Amino acid sequence: MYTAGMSTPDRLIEATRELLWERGYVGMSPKAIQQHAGVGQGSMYHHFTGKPDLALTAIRRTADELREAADRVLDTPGSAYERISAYLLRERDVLRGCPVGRLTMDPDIIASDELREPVDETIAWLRGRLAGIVREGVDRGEFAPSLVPEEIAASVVATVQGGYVLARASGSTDAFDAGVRGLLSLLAPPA
Amino acid sequence: MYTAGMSTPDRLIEATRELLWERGYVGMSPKAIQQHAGVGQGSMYHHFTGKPDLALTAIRRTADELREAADRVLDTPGSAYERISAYLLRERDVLRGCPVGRLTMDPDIIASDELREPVDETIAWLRGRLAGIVREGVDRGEFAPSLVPEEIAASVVATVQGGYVLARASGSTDAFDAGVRGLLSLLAPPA
DNA sequence: GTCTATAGTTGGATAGAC
DNA sequence: GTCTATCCAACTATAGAC
Repeated sequence: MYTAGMSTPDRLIEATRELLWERGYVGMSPKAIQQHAGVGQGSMYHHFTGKPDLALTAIRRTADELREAADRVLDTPGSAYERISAYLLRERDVLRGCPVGRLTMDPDIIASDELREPVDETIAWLRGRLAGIVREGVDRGEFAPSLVPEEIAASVVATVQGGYVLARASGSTDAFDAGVRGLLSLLAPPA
Repeated sequence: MYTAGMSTPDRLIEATRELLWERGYVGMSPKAIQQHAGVGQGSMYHHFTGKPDLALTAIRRTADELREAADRVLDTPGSAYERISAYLLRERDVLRGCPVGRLTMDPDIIASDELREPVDETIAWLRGRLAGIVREGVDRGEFAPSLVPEEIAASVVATVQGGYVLARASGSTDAFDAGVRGLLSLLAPPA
């Protein structure tokens, strides 16, 4: 991670984001954060009250980035199918998993309403965003009127989140791609 | 957990299965295992070489159970859609997540080929099993011939695994159910 | 703001008595 | 087979000097 030129708090936040992604909250120690950030113990506890404080700040930043990245592919012209397809096919670090979704499997995150909140909010936002696009597709006659936008949106997000699981289990990105293609083949408007 | 009447190794294995499900590998300590099993330190290290040994045994048992449970709903008469539907709708402890899939988010599991192996094998088996059913559906004309069985199977498994993520993020099972219904609505043969 | 020192707790395991 | 004692490292801070 390139942290030169960053302020000490930023170096700590970036190190925490990396470690949360790589090892999760329970698998991440303050010492590891300090070492990755190249920052001493005293500095960390000067700028943050402790591990939960730093984690919350890091999670919020990651959540903001994820939203912006999703909006970049969703907020485009094109048919509903094209926009959903663009979301599903966007570049991802598949074997690392989702930096937000992975946190749902962390017991200490789930046990804390404060730490879970930005995770919940991000995924809820994404589901709503996709549901709106599906609804547009239905309204325009692009999708069958029987489709329930909120359900299709949940399927899309779940396919991505589950795709990470399949990929990490097998150690290959193939399973992720297969799941996405499967869903797209079901969603594809009749040619 | 009811462990009365079980042998000491079995009590340890069951306690480990619970803790792996609840807290993951990195979040589970030998001391916690002993306490949950009601077994002393000496006993644990007498029967198992350490935490990895015990975890491997526990994961294998959980994987076996998951396979049997899946086979019970898949190995039935009925159309391909009905069998896949039965799998997707089978009872689950949604907010606890998948006891096998959750392990893919555990860094120490993924870092160890030995611990990852039963996880990989179980999910690969499930994908293959579902792909076979989809293939039958295609062969019988129940599904569109354009569907790729392996891809649909991956979508089905991913929807379930991702459904757990959505549910745990929101703290409610609703999102899981929505994802499943969405996928089923896309998969449903024309009425 | 940053550093080093200190401290109590837990993690993960070994040794040896019984 | 099980128990207690012991061990060293790591975890998660706090204290106080600079």
